[in-house]
Amino acid sequence: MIYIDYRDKRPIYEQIMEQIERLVSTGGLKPDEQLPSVRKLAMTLSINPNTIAKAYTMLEQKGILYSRPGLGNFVSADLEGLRRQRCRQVEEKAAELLREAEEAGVDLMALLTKLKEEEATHDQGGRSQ
Amino acid sequence: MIYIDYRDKRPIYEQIMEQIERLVSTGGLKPDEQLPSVRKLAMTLSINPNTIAKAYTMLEQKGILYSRPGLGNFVSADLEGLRRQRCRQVEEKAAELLREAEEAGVDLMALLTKLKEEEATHDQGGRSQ
Amino acid sequence: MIYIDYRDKRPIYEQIMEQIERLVSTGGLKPDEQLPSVRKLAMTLSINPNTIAKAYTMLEQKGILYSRPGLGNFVSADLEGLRRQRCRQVEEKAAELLREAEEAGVDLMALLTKLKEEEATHDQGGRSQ
Amino acid sequence: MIYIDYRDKRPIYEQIMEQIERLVSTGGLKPDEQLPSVRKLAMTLSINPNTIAKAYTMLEQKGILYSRPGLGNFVSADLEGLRRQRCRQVEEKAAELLREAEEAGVDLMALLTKLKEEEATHDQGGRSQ
DNA sequence: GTGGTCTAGACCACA
DNA sequence: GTGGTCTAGACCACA
Repeated sequence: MIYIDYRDKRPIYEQIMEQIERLVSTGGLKPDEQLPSVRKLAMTLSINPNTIAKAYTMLEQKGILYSRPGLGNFVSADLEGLRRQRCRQVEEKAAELLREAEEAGVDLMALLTKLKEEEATHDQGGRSQ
Repeated sequence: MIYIDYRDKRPIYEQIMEQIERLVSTGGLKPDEQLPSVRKLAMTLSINPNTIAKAYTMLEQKGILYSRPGLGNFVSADLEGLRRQRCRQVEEKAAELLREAEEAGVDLMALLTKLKEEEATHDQGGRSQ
Repeated sequence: MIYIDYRDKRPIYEQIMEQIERLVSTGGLKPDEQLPSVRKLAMTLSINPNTIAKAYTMLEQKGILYSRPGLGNFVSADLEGLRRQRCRQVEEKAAELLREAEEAGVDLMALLTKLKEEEATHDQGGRSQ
Repeated sequence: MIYIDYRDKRPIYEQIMEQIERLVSTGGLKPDEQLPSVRKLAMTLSINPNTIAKAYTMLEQKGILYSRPGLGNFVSADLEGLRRQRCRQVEEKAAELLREAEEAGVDLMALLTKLKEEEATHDQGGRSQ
């Protein structure tokens, strides 16, 4: 359910955060659903429990999880903030990319159209993934 | 010519690299033009010379600068590599953004069209910046 | 009669303590009245009996309950201690709040007057809740 | 400048956070002012550097500090959020206290007036603190 | 068993 | 020197 890529330059706790955020915002994890315990997930991923605890704590600070000591960690009920946050992120990245594309002399719209077509072709061809 | 933003999350050497790359790719720095010496630029920006040295070394590795020991650092004559690299980067970022936009339920093409229009409107008003 | 809010940051045993104290001080539970047994209340609330036991023990230490081994837990007859304790708590909190309000540059008396008025207005409209 | 009270039930990192927040919101620490380094403060307070790092990281998440790896930790420039946050906190605590005072049968306004008078008397008598 | 805190200590990137 | 990450391991409150 959660994977660590040791070749990834980002810290482990950030990779975990990102994957949980994705699961929550795509509905893979429902509100009030319980997450694997700190110790259990640490065992599964063969990493130190402190690292999991850090990821969970940061997600709690972001309002995505809430923790009940003695009970476990749970998905937060209000996901509106998360959704709005993600949209804003996409907007910011899009604006930045637009600027970079212009500087590099790339027609971004044409590029994206091409990427979308490729994607459609792949989906048509193979059922995989 | 080069500015450092201490509030920026990215390391200083990366900010310097980015600005030099931009100057080179926009023609602000011509092929074979000499860059300020490590010490001089360090003095100007009031930062550690190691930081400038690191930026220059990394730019050399990327083929954007070349160094003549005892003489200084110069803009590379062949900028083809740089251009190709930038295009590849834009492509990668575009693919990633496309994925994220889908997950966030954002219509990326519409968003970009809107951003482009806004930009056009602003340009009409004031030439500068 | 007693509710648990799993979103509440405070431990469950504390929530239970607070509600029983409130019931006692408002007369919802009379002196010498018997409380539900540890097991029964644990069943009703679907929580660990240890948690109920802890709440009852702490309330006994505060002089609010007394336990007759083999018979059950009962509301203490002498509620003077409880009243004095609550008054002291309010005084302490008031002193602390006064300090904080000054630091934050808030006029506490004005704020409280406003809150009281709002409350009065609400009470006028609807009797309930 | 910063003290730890080992009799305090709250964790050390929280005590440190609270004191820095206070210093920032009262102007004892100015925007962009540098804080003592993680290691130095840890030495001064005779605690583990990780604990200081935790306090600083949490304050960064709250937007009160920003950290530049290799340079240090600095007070954030925009303190508006902090101020609004503190006001809201005072309001919430005041509403809660008002409720508790009513339940305990205490006249909160009278109590506060008394506390303020005492305070004024003390200030008049001794210059201290 | 569950999360939270803290220490000791290592290693890394950055300045 | 500066902060960031991670491990190993201890101890605590809570359920």
